[in-house]
This record gives sequence, C-alpha cells and structure tokens, in this order.
Amino acid sequence: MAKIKEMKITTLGYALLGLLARSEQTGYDLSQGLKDPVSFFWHAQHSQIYPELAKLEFSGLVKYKLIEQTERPDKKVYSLTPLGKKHLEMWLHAPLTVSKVRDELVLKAYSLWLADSKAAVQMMRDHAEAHAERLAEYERRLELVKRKTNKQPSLESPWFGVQAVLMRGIGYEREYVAWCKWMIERLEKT
Amino acid sequence: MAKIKEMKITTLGYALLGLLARSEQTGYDLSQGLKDPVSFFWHAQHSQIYPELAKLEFSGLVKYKLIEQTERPDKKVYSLTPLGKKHLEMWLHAPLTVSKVRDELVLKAYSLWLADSKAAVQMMRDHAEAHAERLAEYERRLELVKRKTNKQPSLESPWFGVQAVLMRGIGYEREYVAWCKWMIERLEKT
DNA sequence: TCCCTCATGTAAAAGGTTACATGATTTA
DNA sequence: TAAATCATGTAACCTTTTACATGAGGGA
Repeated sequence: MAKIKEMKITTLGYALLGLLARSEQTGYDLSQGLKDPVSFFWHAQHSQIYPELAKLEFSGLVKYKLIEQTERPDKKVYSLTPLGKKHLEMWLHAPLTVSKVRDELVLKAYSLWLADSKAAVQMMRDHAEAHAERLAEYERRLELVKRKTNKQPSLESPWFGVQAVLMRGIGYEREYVAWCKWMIERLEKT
Repeated sequence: MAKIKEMKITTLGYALLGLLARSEQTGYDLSQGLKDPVSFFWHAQHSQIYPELAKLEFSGLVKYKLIEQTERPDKKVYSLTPLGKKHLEMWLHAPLTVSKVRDELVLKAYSLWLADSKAAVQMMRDHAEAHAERLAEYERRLELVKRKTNKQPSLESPWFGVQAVLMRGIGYEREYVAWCKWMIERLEKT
C-alpha cells in the first residue's frame, strides 16, 4: 500500500516539463532557458533546477541519457516521458487562480510622497529605460517568430506559445514604461 | 563591540513602515492593509506580519501602545519612530533592480499548444473576467481619490502614493484583459 | 591573467504559505 | 447554527536565494 514515486509536482516542475516538451535539454540548458524568454514570467537558479529534475526523474516524468565528454564535464540530456507529457497536459487544463504581483518599485511609489522628488524622478527614469529595453527585445523576438512561421504560428506549434508570452511581455513592458513616464511627469510639474 | 538591535530589514518590513507612515495601526489592521489596495503589488499573511513587527520594534523602527479591551482581545497599536521614518526614506532613495515576474497563467500559455483549445478559451475567459473586475475596482478607487483631493493630490500627500499605485494597477489590469482577449481570439479562429 | 562558458551538484539561510491555537461578539 | 470579524501569536512546511565546491578550455 506504500505510495511509491508519488511526489507533488511544483510549478517549477511544470515549467521544466514545458521546456522539455519542446526539446530534450540538459539541466544547464534549462537554467539558460529559464532566463530567456521564459524568464519574463518564470525564473529559477540552477541550484533549484538540478534537484527538481532529480525529483521529476524519480517520479518517472522525465528520463535522461548520460553523455560522456572529455573536454567538458559529462552531461545528462533530459527528455519528457509519456507520463510527463500527460501530467503537463493535466496541469494545463487545471483551473488556476490569478497570480499575485510583487513589485518593489510600486511599493516604493506608495511611499514616494515622503521622498525627494528629484531622486524619485531619476529612479523612474532608470526603470523606464530598463523596461523600454525589454520591450524592444520582446518586439525583436516577435518579429523573429513572424519570420520563422510565415506571419503566424499554428495553434499546434510550440511557436504559438512563444508568440503568446511575447505578446504578454510586450503589453506588460509597454504599460510599465507608460506608467513610469506618467510618474515622471507628475513628479516634475509642481 | 557587540552589535545590538541591528537586523536587516526585509521588503515586507518596508511595506509595513510605509503603511505605518500614514497612520498608526495594529498588526491586524496591517494584515488587512496588505490586502487592500496594497495587495495589488505586495501581500503577506498575518503569520508573517506579527513576527516582522516584533523585529521592527526590537530594532527601534516602530513602537506600540497596548490597548486593553474587555469585549475584544487586547491590541497593540503600532506607530513609526523617527528612526523608522529615516530608514523608510533611506530605502526610498536606494537604487532598485527591476522586479521579476512570476505568472503561472503566462507559464501555461507557453505550453498551450499542447492543450485543448476550447478549455484554453474558457480559462482565458475566466481570467479576463477576474482582471476586468479588478480593473473596475481600481478605477472606482481612483475616482474616490479624485473626489477626496479635488481632482489631484499634491506630491507631499499620502494620496499621491495611492494615486500612483492605482494608476499602475489600472494599466496592469487593462493590459492583462487585452491580452486575454487577444488569446481568446487567436484560440477561436482556426 | 582574469573572466566567461560549460556542467553538475550540495548546503545554509531567507522568505512565504498553510495549519494550529484561542475565544468573544456580531451578522446571516 | 454557522460563519465572519476582531485580535494575536507559533509551528511546520515549502519555495527560493545565495554561497560553497570543482574544473577544463577559450577569449580579451
């Protein structure tokens, strides 16, 4: 009656399954993948990824081939098992509550009536610039998707996922820049 | 040489200081305050707030009066000390890197090419509705700010902080709804 | 020479959620 | 009668970050 190989899959686990559904990868690759472009909505350090992969493997959701290398450390190339794909699909269809936001800049804005307004303007300028850069990067990537798929990916193509998250990223960053600019204007005209 | 009363202040600590800079409050009040409207960009459970307040008090950033009550449990009314205000202002002026986003719906969107598109549409509809409700709520609150401050709060008024975060909230939710609608359209026309 | 990339892990600490614990009053 | 509000806390657990650990090869 003992429950074997049953472990609760975390959101990070599903993030990894989602990446592996596209192509087999090493833990190292995945830690890069969770930077770019997935990093926009989910991120993790390699110290979290390696143990998570071990759990997924133990639960039979992923498997790996060991590739021996001479000039580089050996590597484990992970791929989805049919069970892993099934679990990923189950997760996709499960209901989800709205994710909570944590944004330290907005938290600061809440107390900005106590701050020096010149310093506040400078802070907002810096963030406007950082978000504008991200916006440009996502727009560049969306152009790339268009080129690779002839205008529009089909709904069954992994490129659809890329398009979907880039669209969200673009909207998010564009709106963030607009807010920073509104803040700057408000702070500047006494 | 021993370091006494020196503790690193967490972001939650600053969130609490920012609330106490507006008015003295109990831990209970603060846990409500971190729901509404601050919850949009920072949130915490009371189990995190009470120990954090104790730390802030130990460090001399806040103090409290014990109010004895007969029909209700006794309460501690916290307020900012001058040191607390100084630290809050220092934090406001400290540089800040861009906050990372964690959004499980966008994570799902990335793998949505594997899902049933009808179910996906339903999920997007639910989220569009939830975000539209928040949008309406923030807009209602912004109207209230306008009425309370005769159109526009001054930069030195705490209402400016409220206006700032509501503006961000409104932009965020409006853009989120727009993305959900774009997703629905894409998923519906084959 | 120093830093970056590839490549995998572990350990410790910090941050955050869920559950446990108590108990009177008010509202549905 | 059941749930919500007021009011404060602790304990256990889970998640995430930062630091420790190793080591070869390539580029500035």
